[in-house]
Amino acid sequence: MADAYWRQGYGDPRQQQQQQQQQQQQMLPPSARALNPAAAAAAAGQQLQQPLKRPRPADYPTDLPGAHEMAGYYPREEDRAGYAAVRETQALNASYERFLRTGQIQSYGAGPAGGSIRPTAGANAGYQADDRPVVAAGGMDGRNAGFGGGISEPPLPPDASNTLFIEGIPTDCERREVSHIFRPFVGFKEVRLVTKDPRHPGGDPIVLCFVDFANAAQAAVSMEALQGYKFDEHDRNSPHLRLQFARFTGPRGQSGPGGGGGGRVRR
DNA sequence: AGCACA
Repeated sequence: MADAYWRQGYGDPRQQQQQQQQQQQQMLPPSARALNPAAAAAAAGQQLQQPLKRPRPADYPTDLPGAHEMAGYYPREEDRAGYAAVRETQALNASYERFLRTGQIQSYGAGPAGGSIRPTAGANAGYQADDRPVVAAGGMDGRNAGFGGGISEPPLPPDASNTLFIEGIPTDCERREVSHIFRPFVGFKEVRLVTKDPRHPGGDPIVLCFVDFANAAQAAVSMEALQGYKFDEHDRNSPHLRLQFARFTGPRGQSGPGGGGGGRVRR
């Protein structure tokens, strides 16, 4: 189905633009076309360098999807993902092999129907979760309440928290790099790195890491997806990430901004 | 193995 959609030409930015232009030509009155060199050029079938920046009549319909949006959206999505981002799950699995291998967690919920773990790979992707109704997620009363996709979540472990404790981060790894890994996950909030002195003198210092999520369910999704994540994908003895729910040690990790959401799961 | 920040 998705294929059919793509085959209609929506996936091709150039076709996209041409279609837009043609539509626009048809909508422009002849006078406007005459006054608009770019439009005239397009009518003559010439390639435009910047077709999207040409001037428009003041009453040009603005409720059409802008060509810059339409033409830009799909290709960009594709570029980011590095392949045809037809199905989110494929994208996810390709990125996080461990998740693919185990396939344990279909979804911990927390997100739009069928979605949830989607590393939207962009910008502020993670932050949309904050205002979204976190259905059936982390310690809220409505756990396992059905929603759109009919996906039922596995119950969270009783020690679940909205903060993950991560070991196995290389010592030369900076906060920014760790953020890159976690940021795509819905509900991501913050990364904190802590350097500990080695137990045995002479050893390398170790890096511990705490990652906050908006709620425990979202933390769980991320934990499953990244469990065993290799920092250097082609290096056999690259360190593997080990993720757990962080032990509760203070108020900070207990409740998210949702007011009662997140934190330890209580029954 | 290892659990900090407020």
